[in-house]
Amino acid sequence: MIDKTLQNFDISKFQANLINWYHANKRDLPWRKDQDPYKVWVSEIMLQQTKVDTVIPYFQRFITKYPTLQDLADADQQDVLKTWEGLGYYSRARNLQNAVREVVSAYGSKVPANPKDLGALKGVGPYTKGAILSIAFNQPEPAVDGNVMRVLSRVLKIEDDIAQPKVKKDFERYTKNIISDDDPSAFNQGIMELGALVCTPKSPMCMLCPVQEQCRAFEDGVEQKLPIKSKAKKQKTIPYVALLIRNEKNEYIIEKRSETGLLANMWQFPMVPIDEIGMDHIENWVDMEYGIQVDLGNNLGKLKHVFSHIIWQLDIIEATTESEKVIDKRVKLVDKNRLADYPFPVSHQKMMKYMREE
DNA sequence: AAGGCGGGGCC
DNA sequence: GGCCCAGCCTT
Repeated sequence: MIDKTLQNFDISKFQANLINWYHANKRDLPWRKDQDPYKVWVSEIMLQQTKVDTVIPYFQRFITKYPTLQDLADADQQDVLKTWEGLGYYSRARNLQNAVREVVSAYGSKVPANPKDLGALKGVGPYTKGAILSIAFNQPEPAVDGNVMRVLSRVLKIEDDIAQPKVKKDFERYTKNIISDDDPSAFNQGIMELGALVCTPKSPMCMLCPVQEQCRAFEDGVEQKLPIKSKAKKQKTIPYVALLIRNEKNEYIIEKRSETGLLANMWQFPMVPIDEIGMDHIENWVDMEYGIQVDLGNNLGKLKHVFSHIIWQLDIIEATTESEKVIDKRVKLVDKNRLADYPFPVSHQKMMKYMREE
């Protein structure tokens, strides 16, 4: 039983061309030095929605710091977030550590090599599950990501909207039918590598493509129009006054964000949602929120920070306080030179550049 | 099915 | 500015 889409598609030739090309052209990446399931796992989590060039230094530092499952399981979550700082999508780090602890306690520190147990781990979805099973355990499981959908939408000339969940399932079905049983690792990585290096979103280099002969989009001259993808809706801008509050000892007020939602468990400088509070009630709000009295100072500048779904517009204002202690568990007065011990989102790292020197 | 969830690099 | 990136989770 085979999909209509795959009729007249030369699967063996596609596999051979792709895999030969991959072995000859694959990049020398740090997570390709061995097949350690733990390292494959870490790399796949980091690579979610993140480019290879961005991941490389993070992967190196992470593995140096946590060489084994046990090391990561034993680590402090704040320490893990600090190591992840700047990489984004911080729930990946929290879920990874939770899942690693699960593997240590429930599976004797062996990454489960079957779809059911592996896919049940926190943060391991359909793609990551297939990637680990194929790359670390050489099992012929599909690993469909954006690259795979782009490459296959062109090769098979599929004009469905790849933003729709059901369409991704179609691609998983196609991949099950065309994946190589001899070298599923090279097959999956080969399609992704092809998507990253040749079959790129814009201006694909079809003249260099090992499967050009099998590509229906190229044959019809429509490769630039594929894949079809519906547009994401625009982000809403939220204005804040962000406060750099210091005392005479050059300590700054920081707070730990909620343990759920945006930037969970990361630290930040106080942010006043100005649409709700109003410019005239900032000191009052700070008193209510943190139990400290402040004097507002100069306006230091503006920062715009773009997320996937919202935009922060930050007005940075300096302030002073005479407090030397705070009560709240999630709020701290921290010496300027110790701020680097805490995980901050990039937006607030940028704020630190506005702090006065002394 | 749709929306929340980061950040950087490209055009 | 918009788009894309080796996606997953929650609702």
